[in-house]
Amino acid sequence: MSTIQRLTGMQDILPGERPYWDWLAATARDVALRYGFQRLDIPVLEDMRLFERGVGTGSDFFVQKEMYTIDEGDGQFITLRPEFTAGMVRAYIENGLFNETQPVKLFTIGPAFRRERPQAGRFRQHTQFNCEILGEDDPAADVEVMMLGRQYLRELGYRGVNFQLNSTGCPQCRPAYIEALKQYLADHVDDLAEVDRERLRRNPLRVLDSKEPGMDELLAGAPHSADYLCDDCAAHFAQLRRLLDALQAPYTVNYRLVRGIDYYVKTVFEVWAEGIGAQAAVFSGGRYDGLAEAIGGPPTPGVGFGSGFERVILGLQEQGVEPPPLPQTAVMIVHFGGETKVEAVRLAQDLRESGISAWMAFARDRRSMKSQMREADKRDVLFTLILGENELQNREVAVRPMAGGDQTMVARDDLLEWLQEHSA
RNA sequence: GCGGCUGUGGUGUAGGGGUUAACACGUCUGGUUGUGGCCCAGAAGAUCGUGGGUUCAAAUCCCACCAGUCGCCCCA
Repeated sequence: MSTIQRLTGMQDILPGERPYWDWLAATARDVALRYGFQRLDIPVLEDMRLFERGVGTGSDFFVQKEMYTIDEGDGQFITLRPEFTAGMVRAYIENGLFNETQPVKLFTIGPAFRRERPQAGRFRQHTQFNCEILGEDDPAADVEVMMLGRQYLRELGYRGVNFQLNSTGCPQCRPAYIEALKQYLADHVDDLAEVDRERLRRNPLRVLDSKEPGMDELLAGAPHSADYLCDDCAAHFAQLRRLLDALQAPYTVNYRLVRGIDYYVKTVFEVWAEGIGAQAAVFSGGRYDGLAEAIGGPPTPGVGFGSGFERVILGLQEQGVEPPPLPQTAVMIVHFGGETKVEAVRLAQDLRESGISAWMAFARDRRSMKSQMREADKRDVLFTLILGENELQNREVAVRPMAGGDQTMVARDDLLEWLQEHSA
């Protein structure tokens, strides 16, 4: 019988990697709260139609989205969330958060699922830190989520946070831009690779982030969306840049940065990392003023970002940044079987109930002290507590500091206090 | 969905048609009477990814599949 193994694209997070994960989660939470964001958790499963309307634009396109969908058999289809924004907006509408003081600033952390072929920095289940500002169209809100994301990365010790930034207009001004772009690409169709011709046909904006060779030169002469913005979008973008400049936040206007769906408007931004593979965005977001309506809610402007833990960890590791270590276990209790074992069990319980972390040596039969000491060493504890017949007799415990120093006898009754004093 | 590379004990590797698959690290036990890190000794642990084929003989060659990895597509 073959062993059952992990599903493709899924990951176990082993104890050794835990410090990174805890660190990211704690930092994300701290920073989000400081920026005035409140946590909102949404279900992992949603009605498929949420993503159909909230993400897809056509059936062809939708099928390619590679979501995990379950047929409930009663006509309902439910989907493992492939992203957060649609669900966050759904929750905002469904719970009437538009009745609260606007804007509402929300964050969440959790897994999302996409059925894609895994590669560096891309898994079928990934963990995302997500922040949204709903009910506000002021470019200062765009700046706020960008700064939140930057601060999060900075506090993790991430170096070189530089925004890729673009404005892709709105349903009023974008069509003219797309026409101009299509015209330009059509004029150069002979120089386009097959995949890019296909993109031109299906989603022309996507040609802009083509990885085909020679596209840098070809696209250098292409029209830029920023030059086609309507007055409203242009003013929004101008103020966004002015605010970023005022903060001296480094950014690069990248006219090839796009989002190919209608309700994404105006601002688009990403932060790229080097050395983590082809999936280089550690942080990406933008404005989606049309999304709430698309899923059947009241018109609600929104801006936000998502950032995958896995990629950020890859980036941090690439930069040699290490997380703060988990706290050391305070003690390991070593004993000699018989009555000393009974007392050891009692002592371990005592310590743990008093808030002191403790290991206890397990041994069916009497195990050599050397062996137990070796274990204590491997467990990396602060102190080893030795509980033998003598100690039991005298109601005391031998306390050995594992980092060096003198071993001392401590009365059983004073042990708690002693440890609290010395392990702080 | 497509393509490149990879697949030997927990990890990293060596080997390479001929019968006990090697090494390092790790793990465990012991090195006399109750004491860690170094050192020493020993032990456990691999049907060499799976299935099929070629052969007297396959972990070694061939094919398929699976998995991993990197990339393409897609990227909400």
